[in-house]
Amino acid sequence: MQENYDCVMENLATNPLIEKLKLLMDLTDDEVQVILDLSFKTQKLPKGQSLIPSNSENVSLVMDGWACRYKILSDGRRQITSFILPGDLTGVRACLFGVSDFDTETLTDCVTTLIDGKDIARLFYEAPRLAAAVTWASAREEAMLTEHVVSLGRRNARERMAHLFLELHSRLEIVGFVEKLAYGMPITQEMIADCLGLSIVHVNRTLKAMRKEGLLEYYNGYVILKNAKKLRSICGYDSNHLEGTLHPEIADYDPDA
Amino acid sequence: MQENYDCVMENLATNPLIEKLKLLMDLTDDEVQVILDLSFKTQKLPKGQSLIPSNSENVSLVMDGWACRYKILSDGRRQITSFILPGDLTGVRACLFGVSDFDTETLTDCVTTLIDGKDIARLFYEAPRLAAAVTWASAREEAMLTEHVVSLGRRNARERMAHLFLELHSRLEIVGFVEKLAYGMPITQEMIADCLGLSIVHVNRTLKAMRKEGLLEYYNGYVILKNAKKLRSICGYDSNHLEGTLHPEIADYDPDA
DNA sequence: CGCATCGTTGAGGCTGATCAACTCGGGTGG
DNA sequence: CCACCCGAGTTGATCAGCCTCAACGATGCG
Repeated sequence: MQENYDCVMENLATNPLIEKLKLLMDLTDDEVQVILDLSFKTQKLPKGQSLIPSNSENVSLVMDGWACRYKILSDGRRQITSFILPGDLTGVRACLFGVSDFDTETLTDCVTTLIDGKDIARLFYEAPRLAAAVTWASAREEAMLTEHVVSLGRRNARERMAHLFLELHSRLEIVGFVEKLAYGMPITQEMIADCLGLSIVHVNRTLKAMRKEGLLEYYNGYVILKNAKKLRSICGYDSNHLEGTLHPEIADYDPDA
Repeated sequence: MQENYDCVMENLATNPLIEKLKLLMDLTDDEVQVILDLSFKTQKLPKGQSLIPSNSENVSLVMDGWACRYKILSDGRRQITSFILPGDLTGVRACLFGVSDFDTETLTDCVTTLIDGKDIARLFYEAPRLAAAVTWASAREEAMLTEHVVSLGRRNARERMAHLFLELHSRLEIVGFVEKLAYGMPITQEMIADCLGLSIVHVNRTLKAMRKEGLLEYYNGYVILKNAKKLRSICGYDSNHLEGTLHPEIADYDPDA
């Protein structure tokens, strides 16, 4: 974590995460540089902080650590709507459209870089491909939320957990935070429960059962998918929803066409 | 329905729905015209059809009728992830990013106009404000999905139904499909069940209980919110997530700033 | 050492699912 | 014209998945 942070501070451009993002969003070196130039502050946030202060006009790119978006109902029930992982851009909706109906919180210490919302907005005029990349990130978020709705609406506890662990693996793999079928998941069972709409107790029991069946290991903030194939068949997992590339009409725009 | 359809065919520009959308997204007459010019086909779709054929490169703007996005699991369980109402733009993600992981289906006869995905993509270069409007629509969808996640994860049947009916009222009100606290909801209880992650039977019973308490009427495809205030307090409803306007930096871009 | 946080386990209860049967209205074909 | 069927809604009875309450173990930290 610490060395990662230093690396971020010293030279964003050579950060391995940035390299991954470049590939993922099909950006040129110049375009990456535009983003890096816009980033005006790289900071280390302790666990338990808001990723983006409410009323902030900034967008936050997470470089390291886990965070989440959540809503708390009036009686205290909490629903985590999404986990925010390295490489994720948060706060776009809030700053582009002036609505922030959800809170964010760091679940671990995090390294983030901030970009002024105004600058993101100006991308629509000054860097169409980057504006499209922002839209792409937002559409990807939408796809994950849609899958989340399916899980909460029609999958049982076991299927929900299988889906969550597989999706996290896919997401972390893309940004290089995975070792084969294992990855760090530094959050409590309570967070999992609040994400999957279950009680802590039931998460614990389901986890135990899955462990017993040799489906996965989960301890010390570390996940090992022992039987990924079976996990996929349990919940019908398909990583399609995380895929997708820019339409060629955007990627290779030809004004004369 | 029929006269609405004729009206659409004869002159999109004077269609009351288009007027509402103009206000909603803060578009100029010229910008609306750009969209209307791009629309190459207005059609009437019978109930039970796919709104956008898979592999289609088109985006669909619904002018009249109800549709939904859904996913069917391997064993037949179905989850409706969102209802698509007049004024909604569907298929943006599919055509901009080449991923279509969800199906759509018309729940009633629908009137839609089609726009070539390529043209939407080109907006990023040729009409930044319209590209931002498309992003805005996508962000709004994301906000609704987020609320849906909260409902399915942490609200009980009664609260989910209250939230659904209130949100539908808000959405339909914006596009002028509401009469005070009443609106047409031409779908079956099965659709409601599949949207809210409940069984048909339980939807029916919950509805009965809410009717008995004087919270709402629901019959013949018509909803009347008898006690909107109490409904709101039941589920903590807040229409904020449907609000939001373009960042001034986009709305009133000044290249010299 | 004491306290807090997280994980684990048992017992019992409730929300909502499942199964099954019946009603009602509308369409359809004999 | 009527018998029939079909889809949608309604209701009862039973069942199960998950929740709640409660207690206890393990670990880390001041």
